[in-house]
Amino acid sequence: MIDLECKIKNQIVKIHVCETTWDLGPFIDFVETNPVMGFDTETTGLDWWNADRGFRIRLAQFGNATEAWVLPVEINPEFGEAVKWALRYAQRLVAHNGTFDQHVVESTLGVTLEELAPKMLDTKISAHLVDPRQVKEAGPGLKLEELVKFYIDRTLAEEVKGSMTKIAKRYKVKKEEIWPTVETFDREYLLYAGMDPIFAFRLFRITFPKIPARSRQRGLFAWEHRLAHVTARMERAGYLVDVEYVEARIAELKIEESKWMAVVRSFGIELLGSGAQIVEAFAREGIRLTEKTAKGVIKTGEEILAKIDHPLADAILKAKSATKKRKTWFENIINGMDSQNRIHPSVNPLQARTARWTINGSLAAQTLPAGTGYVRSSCLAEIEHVSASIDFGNMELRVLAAASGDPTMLDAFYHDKDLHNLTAIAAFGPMPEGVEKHPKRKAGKGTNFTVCFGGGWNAVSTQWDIPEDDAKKAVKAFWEAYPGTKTLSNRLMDEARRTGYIYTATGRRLPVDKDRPYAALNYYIQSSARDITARAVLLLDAAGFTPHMRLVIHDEIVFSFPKERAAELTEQAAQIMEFTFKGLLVPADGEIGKRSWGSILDLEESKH
DNA sequence: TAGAGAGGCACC
DNA sequence: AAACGGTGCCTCTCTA
Repeated sequence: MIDLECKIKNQIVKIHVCETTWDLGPFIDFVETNPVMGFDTETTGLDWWNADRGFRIRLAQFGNATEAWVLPVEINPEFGEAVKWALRYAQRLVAHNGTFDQHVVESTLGVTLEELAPKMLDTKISAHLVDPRQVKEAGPGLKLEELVKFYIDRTLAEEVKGSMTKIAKRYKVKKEEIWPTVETFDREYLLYAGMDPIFAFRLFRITFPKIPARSRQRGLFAWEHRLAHVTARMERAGYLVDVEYVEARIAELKIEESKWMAVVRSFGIELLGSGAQIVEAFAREGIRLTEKTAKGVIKTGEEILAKIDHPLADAILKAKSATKKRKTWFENIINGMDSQNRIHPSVNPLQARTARWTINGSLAAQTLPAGTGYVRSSCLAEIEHVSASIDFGNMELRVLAAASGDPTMLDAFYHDKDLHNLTAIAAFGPMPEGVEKHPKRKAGKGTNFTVCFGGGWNAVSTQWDIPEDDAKKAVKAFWEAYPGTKTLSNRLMDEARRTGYIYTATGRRLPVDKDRPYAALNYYIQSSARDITARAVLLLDAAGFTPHMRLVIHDEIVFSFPKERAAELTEQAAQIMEFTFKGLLVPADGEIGKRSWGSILDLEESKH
C-alpha cells in the first residue's frame, strides 16, 4: 500500500493506493463504513465507446472528505472485482459529471447505467442549480477544478489542475497523450487521481445546501438526475452512421477545396484563417478592407467578402465553406465512430446558463446547416427502421404568450392566427385585400423573435435587414399591441435588479447580470422552453421511448422507429410531448422520413 | 507546447 | 430610454 498526504486548507487528507490484493481489506472496511462516497475514474482517454479497441479504465477512486482510496484496476483483476463490489454496495456515489464515469465502468467493468443511476449524486447538477454561470461570465464555472477553486481551495485547485500538464512535461509527451502513458504508480498521478473523489464529496456537501429553496421544493435536483440518466442512455445507444455517404462527401469536399485553394494561393494567401494575409492580398489587388471589429481588427468575414466583386473573394468563401463542412461535420463523424459505425455525441443536459442542453463531440447537433439534409443524411435509423422528427411549434413565442398572459397574443394562438402578420398589422396597418401575408410580415417576424432575445429596433434592423424606420415602428408596435409582455419583462427586470436573480416556472433560479437586466425576459423564455422539452423527454422515457430516441435539439426530438410502426409511434410520442403551459397548448408535430435523418428534410424540400 | 482570446460561421 | 439571448467548433495569433 502506498500512502500519500495532501492538505486542503491546512487539513490533512490521506490517499491510500492499493498495490496488492492484501490491501483490499482496509478498502472494504472503508466502503462498509462510508455509505456515501465520492467516486471518480482515470482512463486512457474520453472515448468510452472504444472499450473493444483500446480504451481502458486505469484507476478507480473512492473517497470521503478526508480520505481516498485509489485502486489501479489495470494491474490486478481482483481490484476490478473490488470496484464492482464497491459500486454496487455503496448507497450513494458522489461524482462530478458522473455520466462519464458511469459510461466508463459500464463499458469496462460491466456495472450498468441502470444500476448506478439511482444512487448518483452529481455535483455538476447541484453546482448548476446553485449558479449556472461559467467563469468567463463571472460565475463559479461548471468544471470540477473551477468549482474547487471557487468553493474549496483556490491554490490547491490550481496545483492539481496544473499537475497533469507538469507530468506530461516530465514524460516529454503532449498533454493529450499523458493519460495512457503515465506510469500506474507515478506518485503525482496518484495524488491527482486521489484528490478528485475527495473534492467531489466536499463539493457536494457545500453546494447541495445552497440549492435555492424554490428549486428544492419543486424537486429539481432529483428531476435533473432522472433526466441525466435518460441522456446517458441516449449517449450509450449512439447514432448509426452512413459511412459511405460521409466518405463520399469528404472526397467531394477535398476536390472542391483544392480547386479553390489553388486560386487563393495564387494571390499569395497560405492560411485561409489568417485575416492579416487576406487583408494584404486584397491590398495588392488595390482593394482596401476598412471595416473593423469591436477590438479594432479588420473584418474579413463573409459579410465583407460577399460585397467584393473579385475572384479572390469568391475563392476564399468557397474554400472556407468546403473546409468547414469537411472538418466540422463529416470528419468529426468519421473520427468519432465506434467499431460498429456508431457515433456517441456527448449530451449535456445541464450545461448552458439557461439550462439549455448542449450536444458536442462527434456531432455538434445544434449547429447543423438548417433546412437541408446535407449533414443529417450521415445519421441513420436502425436496420428496418425509419427516422422521425417531432418538434414543438412556435415554442418560445407560446411560452412568452402564456407566461405574460397577454390577451392579444394568447388569442392569436388560440385561434391559430399568424402572429408575424399580427405584429406587422399593428405596426404598418391592415393587410391589403386578397393577400395571405402582410407585405411587411418579415419585419413582424423579425420583431417577434428579436424581442424574445431581448433586442431592440437596432437588432431587428441589422439582423433581419429591415429599414431602420420600419424596425423602430415594429418594435414600438410590439410592446403596445401585446402590453402583457411588457409587464412580464418589467416584472422580471425588477426582480433581477432587486435580487440579482429571476425564477422560472419550474423553480429554477437564474442569475441576471446587473448591467444587462433586459436579458431576463430571454432567460425566462429560453429556460422555460428547455424545461418543457426536458419534461417531454422524461415522459417519453416513462412510456418506453428511450431506446428509440437519438437526439434532442432544443425544440426537436429525433427518433428511430421500426418501419411498420412508425406512424403509430410518432403519433403517440407527439401526444406525449404536447404540453399545456399556463393554459396554452404547445403543440408537437411529427414527420417521418426514410432511413436517414436527412431524408426528413429532403422530403420537405421536394414539396416546395 | 499549451492555453487564452478573438474572429468567423454553423445553429435555435 | 434603450438595450438581441443561448450555444460548438475550427483557425490563427499571441503569450508564457
